[in-house]
Amino acid sequence: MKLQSDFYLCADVVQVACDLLGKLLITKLNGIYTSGIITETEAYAGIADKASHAYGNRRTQRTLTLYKTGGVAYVYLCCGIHHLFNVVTNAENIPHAVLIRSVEPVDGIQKMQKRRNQAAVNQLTTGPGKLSQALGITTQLDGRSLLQNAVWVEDIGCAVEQDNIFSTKRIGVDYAGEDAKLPYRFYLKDSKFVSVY
DNA sequence: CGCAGGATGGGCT
DNA sequence: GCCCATCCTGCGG
Repeated sequence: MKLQSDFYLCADVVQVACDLLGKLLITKLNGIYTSGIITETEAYAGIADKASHAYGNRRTQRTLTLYKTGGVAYVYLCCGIHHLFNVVTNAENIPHAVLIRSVEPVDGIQKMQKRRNQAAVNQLTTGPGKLSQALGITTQLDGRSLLQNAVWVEDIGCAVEQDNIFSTKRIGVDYAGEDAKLPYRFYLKDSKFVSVY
């Protein structure tokens, strides 16, 4: 079942980050269908969060997507090379988002390995840059609705126990002062498909 | 093993 | 200029 807009309109971005664990992230691009179970996420809490691109209500060409109504993709370029995939949440003009950091490969593994230059399966999608490359996600998908058929998320009925979710501080945001310590990174304890333990 | 360095675009000072 | 929500390679021990 494809997640609908009420899922993304939730006012609690931390809740959405947890709820996305165990869901299936899917892309269908040029007829190529690939997917993976979400195993690791991070919440970015908008204008009050120093680690967020939208901190201080910053609006640039790049960040405009964050201000859209929840339920679209926010894809941006990191370090000039890596395309990082986020889910925009909450109401219009509240720039909250969840970064997908890792998935467990499910469908189209050979297609993903081709895109990733034949990376081993346990290295295929464990990291935000890696999973975007494997799933074919680029900034071309920035702003795309998650209710359409290019990139979307499905509930596949895989229940996640609360005590199977670990939280830590977010990766690579040490510049964000006190906000760097927030426990906004979530991952499945029993998954081998996580970027950093 | 671990770690330094390079690739390289957007956005801020 | 310089710093980044990264990843891969190659080097030394």
